[in-house]
Amino acid sequence: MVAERIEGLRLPRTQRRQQILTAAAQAFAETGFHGTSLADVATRVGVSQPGLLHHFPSKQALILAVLEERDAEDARYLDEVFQQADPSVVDWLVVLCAKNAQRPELVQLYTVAAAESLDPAHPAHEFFQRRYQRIRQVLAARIELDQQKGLIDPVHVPEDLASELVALMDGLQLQWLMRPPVDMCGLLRRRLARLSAAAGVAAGVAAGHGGDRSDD
Amino acid sequence: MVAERIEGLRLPRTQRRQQILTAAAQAFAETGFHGTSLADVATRVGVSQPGLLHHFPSKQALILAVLEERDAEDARYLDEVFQQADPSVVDWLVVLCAKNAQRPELVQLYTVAAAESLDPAHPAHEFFQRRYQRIRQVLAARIELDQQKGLIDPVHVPEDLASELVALMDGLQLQWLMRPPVDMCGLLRRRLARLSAAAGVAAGVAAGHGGDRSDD
DNA sequence: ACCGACCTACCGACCATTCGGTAGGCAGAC
DNA sequence: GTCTGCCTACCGAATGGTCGGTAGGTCGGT
Repeated sequence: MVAERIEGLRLPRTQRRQQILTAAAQAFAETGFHGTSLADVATRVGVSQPGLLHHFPSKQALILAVLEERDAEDARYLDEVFQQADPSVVDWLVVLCAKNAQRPELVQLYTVAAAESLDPAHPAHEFFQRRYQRIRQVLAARIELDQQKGLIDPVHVPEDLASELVALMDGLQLQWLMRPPVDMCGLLRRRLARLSAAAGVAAGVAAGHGGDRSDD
Repeated sequence: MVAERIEGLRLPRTQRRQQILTAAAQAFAETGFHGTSLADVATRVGVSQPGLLHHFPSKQALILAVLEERDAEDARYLDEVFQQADPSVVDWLVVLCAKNAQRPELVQLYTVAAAESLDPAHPAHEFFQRRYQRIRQVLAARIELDQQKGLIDPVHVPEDLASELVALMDGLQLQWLMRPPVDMCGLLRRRLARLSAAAGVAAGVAAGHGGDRSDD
């Protein structure tokens, strides 16, 4: 009795896990943690609900795996783009924004999950607390370096500017995900350009530079 | 935490509705739309679940009523503060931020609901689309007026600056709601101060002014 | 007498998770 | 080669609980 090959395909562990993570990312982005059921994710993948739990022990473990996976992927991408060179804050954020503009579902996943995670009982509560602390810290350090290089006006307190830029990116992402979408990367670039201009540097990035492309 | 349940107490319609709206706002802020059950809200108020549905016909109607109520309350407050005078954008946003700093649950409600509402199937999807359009429009108009008065650098495109400021406030709110919280109003004020300074106006709002209090 | 606030009882659907199993594939013994 | 034992991928059924919503009644204030 040969089993019919409709959807009952057996896959190696890593491959199936990857499938599940992708499907789960989409589902959690659309309807959030509480609004997404394991059955939702399972049917997207073409697996039974217990089949899903064979790979991730619980719903909480699943969403944490999704978030950590995506963070790691981002880090890998940025490392790859900037190899051993250490980029300016402006370049760094512009590249990140351009990358984000190509994957709205991922941006939505983080927007929704970050907001949901404000609840101390949310599985990703600590994850996002740590994440924002880390991001602000890293960004502040880069800002300080750029200030020493004369790329950013030394009037700014690095930690404060870091918070502001993170806030701006988050807020722009939210509006970019809505209809009508705002020109996320364009607006970010124009804001960043003023940071360079204020430092009195004849930088290549000018405010409202004609050649700037807007994102999809 | 939970309103004490006085057995068999019957309240007039408007009063009970108000109680329910308050409790629902808290619940939706903490766990979002999908994460909140009608039973949660009902027990907070001290009413049975069908008792709640006697006042609001469905969960969807409840969250919409909560959001619209709070928007109307905000509008009433701003009208009251600024009476017939029409304030500058900077004053307007600073007052709004100061008010928000006193009610984190409400800020969280909007942060969470706005993110959730990105899902087209969310009951507040259209509500937030319209809301953001309206806010940007109103803010852009005020910015244009301030530019004519010389309060804001005319380099800025009003619509773009409106998007940026809304994004900044949203993003700062998110970080302010997390631990450790950022100095939401302080950071906003410092950003706004630069708008005035760039216009060459000796405004009353100075960046990092010593008397500025941080929030809550 | 009746309106409206609110109750108990209940429905059908869905929830995450558990359990007990089945089948494919691979390793080594014969 | 093929038998055997075991690991892994996965399923069907059922767990106990919660979900939003409905039906029909009770009871107090006017």
